[in-house]
Amino acid sequence: MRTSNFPLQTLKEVPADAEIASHRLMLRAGLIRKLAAGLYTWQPLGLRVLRKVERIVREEMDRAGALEVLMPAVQPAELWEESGRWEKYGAELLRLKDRHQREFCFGPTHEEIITDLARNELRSYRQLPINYYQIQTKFRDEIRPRFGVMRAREFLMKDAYSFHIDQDSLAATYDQMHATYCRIFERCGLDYRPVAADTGSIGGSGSHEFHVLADSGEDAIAFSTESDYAANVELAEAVAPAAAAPAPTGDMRLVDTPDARTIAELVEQFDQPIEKTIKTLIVVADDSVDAGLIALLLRGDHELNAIKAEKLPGVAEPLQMASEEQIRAAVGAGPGSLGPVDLALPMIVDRAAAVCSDFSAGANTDGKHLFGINWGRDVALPDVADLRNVVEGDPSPDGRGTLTIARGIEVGHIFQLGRKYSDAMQATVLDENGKQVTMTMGCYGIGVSRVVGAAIEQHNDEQGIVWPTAIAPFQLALVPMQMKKSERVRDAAEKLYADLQAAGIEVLFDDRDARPGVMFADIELIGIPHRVVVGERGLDKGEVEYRGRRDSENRMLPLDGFVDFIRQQVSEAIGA
RNA sequence: CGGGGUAUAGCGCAGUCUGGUAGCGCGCCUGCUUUGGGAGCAGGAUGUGGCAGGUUCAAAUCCUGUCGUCCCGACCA
Repeated sequence: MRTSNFPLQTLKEVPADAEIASHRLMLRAGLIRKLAAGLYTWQPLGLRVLRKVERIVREEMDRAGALEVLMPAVQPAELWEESGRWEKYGAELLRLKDRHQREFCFGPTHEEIITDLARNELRSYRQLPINYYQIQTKFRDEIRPRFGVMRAREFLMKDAYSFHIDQDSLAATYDQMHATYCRIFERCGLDYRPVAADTGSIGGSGSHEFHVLADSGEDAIAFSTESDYAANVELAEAVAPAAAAPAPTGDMRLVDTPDARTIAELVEQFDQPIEKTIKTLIVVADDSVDAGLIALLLRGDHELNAIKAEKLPGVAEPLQMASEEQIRAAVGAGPGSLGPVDLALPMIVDRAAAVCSDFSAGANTDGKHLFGINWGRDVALPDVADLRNVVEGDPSPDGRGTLTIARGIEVGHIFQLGRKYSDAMQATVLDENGKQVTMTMGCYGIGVSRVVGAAIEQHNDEQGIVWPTAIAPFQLALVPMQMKKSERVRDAAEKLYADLQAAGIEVLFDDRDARPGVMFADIELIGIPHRVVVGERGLDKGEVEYRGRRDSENRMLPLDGFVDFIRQQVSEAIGA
């Protein structure tokens, strides 16, 4: 491809609304342009990258024996009503009406559609297992689209759905998909981790997210230092401390704390160690609790984990913090002065907080705290549960090593669905005894467009994008020096271009009549992994100048063997 | 959904307080000179000032409404 036919729509200045590196660079490099909030046009250069990721995904899914289909993006409401999700999905589901006032939605996912297909097409256990996939545009009306293609409303997704006669078969396909995903992200040149994820209310025995590690990631991931344990912080278990609470060392006393409404203020003003403070969070309870509210007790330096909390018996789902009015009505004191002693509400205490001794907490009277509180002596120990987010240094739940926390971008998610949809939609087959059996399902997603953003997030520098070769829009940039002036340079460049193309190299020939600085800057910005410069200087010695995108120096290489050299570089990088 | 910004040329921005009919940089077009790290000179094009009302002799500027868009929050005692 020649830049004269393939304009580089690069920008020196960035549109002001780009926050993170990938978004900025995608705009500056001209990969995408915004149409509206969360909606982007992929320009030719960006689309080449998207298609490369797509191709890798497709090749690996095919290799795993999955079958490609293409389902409609627009879906009739009836199927969603059947699964119950027309009601439950909420505002993220973009709903439409056709000219006959029939209701549809723009698909955010395709469980209903594939389940409908399966119940119509699959009759016998002999047709199982089967794994369908598609690569298609999805729409989710995100509360707050941001970060360019990372959290767009319209995005490209590979979604797959498998159908099985039993759980064992599902587990086998699930494991295979796990391995396939590893191959895909490996091939894309990404530093990623499979991470145990929330299985939610659906049940089933497994779910993994695949995260690309990057500081700008929206999710926090906990890893073991010693084992391959990895879990989303949302899910990672904070294991119970082995040691029991130490014995009390002093009496409980009531202290006036008029200016301490937060744990931070309490620690600051009264010199209390933060790990010897307990905070009391009041949340709304479900119908089973007469008081209407429940108190959750955590150490002052720990954070409540909302997902863990809303699974507790008695706690309303979704988790909802009580209002100040509700708290005053129930306790007689405001937030900032709450504590477990003489609290007339059901309480649940976090495992770590349950082994605190001589701790301080609110006295349930405005402006007063109790210091030197001890469980058992001053207040009965309530029910104990895991309520908090794990923190760096916590023991790993598998008993090996401690946890470190890193940030990740979720690019894939695999899920053992079980029979949630097949039950709701009566997707059955006949088993070997001629009996009707509800199929068991798995589903497997990859955010194809998000992978592009995540790759940039992980691979960029001052100059711009640094593509992994496997997903780069071009493998090599050919930059001639003063080609308009020098016949010799032109001939050499044209010949090299032809030879490279003949060798199957994806080469971008910068044949613009631009200054060298402009060409170099553009090629670096758009992240082409390899660059060759042809100029009078080198030709005198029969050489060209090579530079890898990550290199800091040029290398002079003989023009003769250059095609072989680059072919080798490329094939090593893409593992072909 | 709550709070806060912002809306002026393709992009980045100034002008708004103190009303007088729009400007800078980059980019774009033409010509000449230039060409090994984002060139120089000369000339040129581009704006219903988000939209709708209102106040005024006069509105980018003041007032009201509205749409878009961005950020923060929706996790805490």
